Amino acid sequence: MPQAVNSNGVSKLQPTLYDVSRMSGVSSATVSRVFSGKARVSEHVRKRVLEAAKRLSYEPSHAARALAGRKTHTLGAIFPEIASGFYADVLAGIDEVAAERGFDVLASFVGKRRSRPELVNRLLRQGRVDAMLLLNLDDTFDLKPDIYDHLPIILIDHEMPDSKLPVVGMDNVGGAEAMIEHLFEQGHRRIALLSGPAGNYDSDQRLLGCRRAFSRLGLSLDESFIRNGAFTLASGQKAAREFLDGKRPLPEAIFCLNDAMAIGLMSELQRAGIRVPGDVAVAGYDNVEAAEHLSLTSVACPMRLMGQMAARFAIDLITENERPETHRLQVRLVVRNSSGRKSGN
Amino acid sequence: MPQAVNSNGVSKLQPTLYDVSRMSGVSSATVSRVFSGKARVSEHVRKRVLEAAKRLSYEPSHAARALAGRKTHTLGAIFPEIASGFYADVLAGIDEVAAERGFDVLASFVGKRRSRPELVNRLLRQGRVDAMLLLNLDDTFDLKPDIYDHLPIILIDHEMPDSKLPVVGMDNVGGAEAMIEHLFEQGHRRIALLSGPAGNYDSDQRLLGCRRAFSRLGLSLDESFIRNGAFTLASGQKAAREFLDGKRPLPEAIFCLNDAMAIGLMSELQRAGIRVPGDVAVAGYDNVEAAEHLSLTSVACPMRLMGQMAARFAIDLITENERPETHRLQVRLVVRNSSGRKSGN
DNA sequence: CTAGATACTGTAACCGCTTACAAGGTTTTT
DNA sequence: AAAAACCTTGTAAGCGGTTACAGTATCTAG
Repeated sequence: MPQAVNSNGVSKLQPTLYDVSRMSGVSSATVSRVFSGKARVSEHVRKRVLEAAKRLSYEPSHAARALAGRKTHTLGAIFPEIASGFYADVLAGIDEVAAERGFDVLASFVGKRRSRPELVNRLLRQGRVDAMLLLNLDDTFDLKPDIYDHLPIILIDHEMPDSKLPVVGMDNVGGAEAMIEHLFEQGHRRIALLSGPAGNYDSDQRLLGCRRAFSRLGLSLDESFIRNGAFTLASGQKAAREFLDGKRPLPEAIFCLNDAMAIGLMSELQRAGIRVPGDVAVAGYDNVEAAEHLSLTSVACPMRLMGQMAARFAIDLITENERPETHRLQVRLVVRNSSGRKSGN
Repeated sequence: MPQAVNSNGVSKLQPTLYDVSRMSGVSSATVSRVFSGKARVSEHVRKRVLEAAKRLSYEPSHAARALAGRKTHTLGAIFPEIASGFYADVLAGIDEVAAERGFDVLASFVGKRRSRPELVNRLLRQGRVDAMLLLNLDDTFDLKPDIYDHLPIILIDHEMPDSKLPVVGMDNVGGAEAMIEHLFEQGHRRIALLSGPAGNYDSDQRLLGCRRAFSRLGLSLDESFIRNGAFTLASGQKAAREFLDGKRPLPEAIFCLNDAMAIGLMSELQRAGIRVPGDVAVAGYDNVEAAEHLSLTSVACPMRLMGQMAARFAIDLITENERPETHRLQVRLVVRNSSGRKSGN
């Protein structure tokens, strides 16, 4: 028994363009013109149409528009995860610009059920989105570069080997260099490093910056002072316990390649009675909100700005067919108490 | 000069159902049946169709499907914000279930540019999404209850006055009661409260739980011991300074209605040389990741689970037309060091 | 005053898929 | 063996917009 019930369970069908055209006495093409704004319509006709639309509380069907117009006004964004909060600001930035420009955001997180290549392929090929924004993730595409290089894809905070896709990144190398220099200036020489997970783009870049700074400053980088962490609080704590195992003297400073690890490390050090920065200086990276409150010296990353910029590039690419350039955004060293000079020096 | 270039800038048009039907020698209806899986197709025909589709690397057009089939396979989710990270896990949970069931998630954050009612109305009425998940947000709808009560909307972590919309919430009242009881059992009597922003649903509910526990335990609740915070680290710090202003004796315990404030408060207390829990006990709410590492007693909220459950309800509602019930999820008291007994007692 | 340009509006052919209905072939029932 | 029931497939009419093209009215220029 067919009912006058649409898929939303609403008991009246949504009015269509034709309902509006009938009510206002013009053709459907004219109504379409009023709503798409792509062609001139005389003022009095426009008014009649809008009135009718309002009376019917008409809303244009997105599916029909997308099908006929080949534009979804939707940005796809793929994140490695969202729960850690690291990328939350990027998403906020993307959404902000999207809202400004009348776009919506389809956000996906890679998990057991779906891989990034599969998502990109599906969302783009099925025409669910007009462009894709891809966050840092170390997987590979099965598409050939000469194909995806011409797809409306923008990479955020990472690059892809052999691809010419535009990138919106940040200066991880420079940020790490600046931090090492700062620690050097504070008088620290025996500087230990706590890296992120191997293969992680941010971690690798930051590590590279450290190595450059070390060699420029003439510091010897004792490889035994580089520890591998996982960018988590827990791995910071674990590293702290390892530094405290008594097998070797404590370093003068520990540069953790992200704040989560720095915070874990600091709390564990303090629990053991080690003063920061009195006994050992600590620095982080990311400048998360808590860093300020824990007086942790860090490097501020323009996460939100990256999101905004990438969204802007994507929308310009779609609407103006304007091929974006790769951009590497500045980071900012934020000096706080944790990186100070040793007290007993 | 019209070119064979589609909206993605790809130089060949995407193949359609007809291309596949021509190549495999069956009708378009049969191809459709193969891909929608809604009707039986003989095994050898199915195989031929899938082979042709693969050769053409065909992907069904989402817009056409949505238009003809009146289903978008998309969930809309509206958050007050995402940057704080408080809701990040909810989004992760929603996305997880959506991925499992073949849905995508359109995430929107309320900001200057768009209000929640506008978003709900637009996304639903334009048929961009099949259902909407709405997070805690204190605004009002201009739709009449008898209209939106029948829309496929599920509320997460809040309810709406005069509405019968299904809710997936958590037991804020019970959680706060349990915390007050715990503090009482630890021997604390003069318990101060640091609330969230006035009008915030979570804050109000938790406060209600506190009041109930106070009266049940026969504790007098000194209103001057209730301070208004903003659910931020900074407001926790500010509250700490106020407690330390010397105008009145310190409370024995301070229950902050979220962890961010508790963390700010603790760091400020410790900076002032006050020991936690030696001089004053502190408790938070939310059990954020940092709480464990700072030994903060807190209440664990099932954020991810709420997201999952709401997504499941929404999808069941859409696909099985199964009206979900309101659910209030259990929370869990997590006792750590910060709420311990006074040392100098 | 009339040809040509300009400004609106209407007609109708899609966009790519779903699905009600019909048709032909098989299998089961009586 | 004929009738009934069942399976599988094809035909074709939408779904609700966009837009090329054509037509009419108004304006400008010669």
